[in-house]
Amino acid sequence: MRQKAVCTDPEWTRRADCVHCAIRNRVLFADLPPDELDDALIVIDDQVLSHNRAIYREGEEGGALFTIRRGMVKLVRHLPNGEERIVRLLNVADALGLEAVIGSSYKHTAIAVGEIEICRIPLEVIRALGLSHPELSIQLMIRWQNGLDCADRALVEFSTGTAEARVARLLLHLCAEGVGAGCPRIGRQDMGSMLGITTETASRVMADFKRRGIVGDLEPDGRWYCHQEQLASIAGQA
Amino acid sequence: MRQKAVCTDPEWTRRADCVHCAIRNRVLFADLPPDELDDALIVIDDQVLSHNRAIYREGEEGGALFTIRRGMVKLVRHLPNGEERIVRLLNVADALGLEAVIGSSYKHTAIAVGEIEICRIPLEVIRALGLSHPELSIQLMIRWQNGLDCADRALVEFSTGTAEARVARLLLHLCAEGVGAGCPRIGRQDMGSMLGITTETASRVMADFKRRGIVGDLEPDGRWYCHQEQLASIAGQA
DNA sequence: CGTAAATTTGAATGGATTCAAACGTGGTGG
DNA sequence: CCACCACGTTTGAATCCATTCAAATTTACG
Repeated sequence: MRQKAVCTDPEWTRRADCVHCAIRNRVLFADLPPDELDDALIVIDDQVLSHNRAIYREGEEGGALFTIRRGMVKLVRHLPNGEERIVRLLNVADALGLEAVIGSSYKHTAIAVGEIEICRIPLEVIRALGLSHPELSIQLMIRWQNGLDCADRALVEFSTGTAEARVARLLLHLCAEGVGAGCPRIGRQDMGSMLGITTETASRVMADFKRRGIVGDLEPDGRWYCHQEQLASIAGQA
Repeated sequence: MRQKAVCTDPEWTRRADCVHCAIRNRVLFADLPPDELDDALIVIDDQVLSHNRAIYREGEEGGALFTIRRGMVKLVRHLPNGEERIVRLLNVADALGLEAVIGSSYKHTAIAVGEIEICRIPLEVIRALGLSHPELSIQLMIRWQNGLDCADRALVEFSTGTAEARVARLLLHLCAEGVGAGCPRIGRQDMGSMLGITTETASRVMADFKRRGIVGDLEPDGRWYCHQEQLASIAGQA
């Protein structure tokens, strides 16, 4: 019988169970037959990370790629002068570390925003499956294109126009991406780093939005309520 | 004997000759055996476009991807309010329109910056070659990753810091990318649209650089001379 | 050679930054 | 349990940088 190795690293909470994964049809292995998947399974790990923990760091040799099962991840890149900029925010079912597939080292530092759960997929799995399954290549390409869309968006929506418009667009984006009602909270520092504005400016705009009743705290689950129509109108200008 | 179809579209200047292509080892088909390539060749076209001509437009259905053989191409995306932003500048050997491969419509409008020469590679070629040649998939992935690097760079280097620093970084980028000495000239409008600043600001910064002798006209071939050390020092701050 | 387009320059305005300080909040240790 | 510290957020005031609008000037092109 096929063996399912016990996870040896105490940091990994449990082995992944891809075949029964709740988001299976949204992830990399969507097109693969279950039994092939089971073969690969023995080396795929599932991990829970707490807020601000790094998944990998810029420049590290990429031995694996990852899929987000729960929570959000920020991809950060550093400028020569030391200041950092958030390049992208990733959500459930997004993949990260794709550059590993083409033998490149990681291009960003990936950090958990809030508690997250991720699957770690070693390169060997991709290599082994990839040769016999062109579908996997397609899925990888779709992820790459997704990353590109995201990056272009960051440029066009989050780095253009007034601070107000940028914050509004970011909130709308979070509303749309985030599962469930409202939008996940995000620190002023991260906001600024995403939008190319200072923490203080981000704070000022958010404080102003709250005063105007455009956003507000949604107590039970620690999310934000957003008045999407008003945000859309603010996002539209410039 | 294998037939090489005559090009019927008068706009296409001549059929591509991939096997003897000067940049063959830098492009998509680098890893393919020459004879396979010859089979594919019959549907690959080679085209010369003049300044400001569009290769494809945002939202169009993607029937082909392209490789740049000569010149530069800008990828443009439009904001809801009508203003446009340059997302990326592409150079010789870069690929564009990759999104076509996964069946997506084009995400940008691609426009020639100066006179360019490109190869148009219909999707069918990729599909036909792709199944039997995983190497091509790898090459495609490398292009995608390249695009991502480019996009991230646009965000981190070209949309962060003072106008001076941004212009300096753009000039350095052009110096590095552009073939030969100096850097290709670029309009103030395009500069602004790439850096997220106004045309006037771009002009002011460039005029100032010229007065300080950091950049200057290189008469013979219509390029710019750049004092790279000084530019690097300016680019470093903020 | 004349017109359109791109570039340069000026002056006034406005928005974001900077630097500083106050405020609230969560966690730690006494 | 409370005091205390660290950290993120909020707010203020002055400054600075980029924008805006306008006009002059140069360049490109038919």
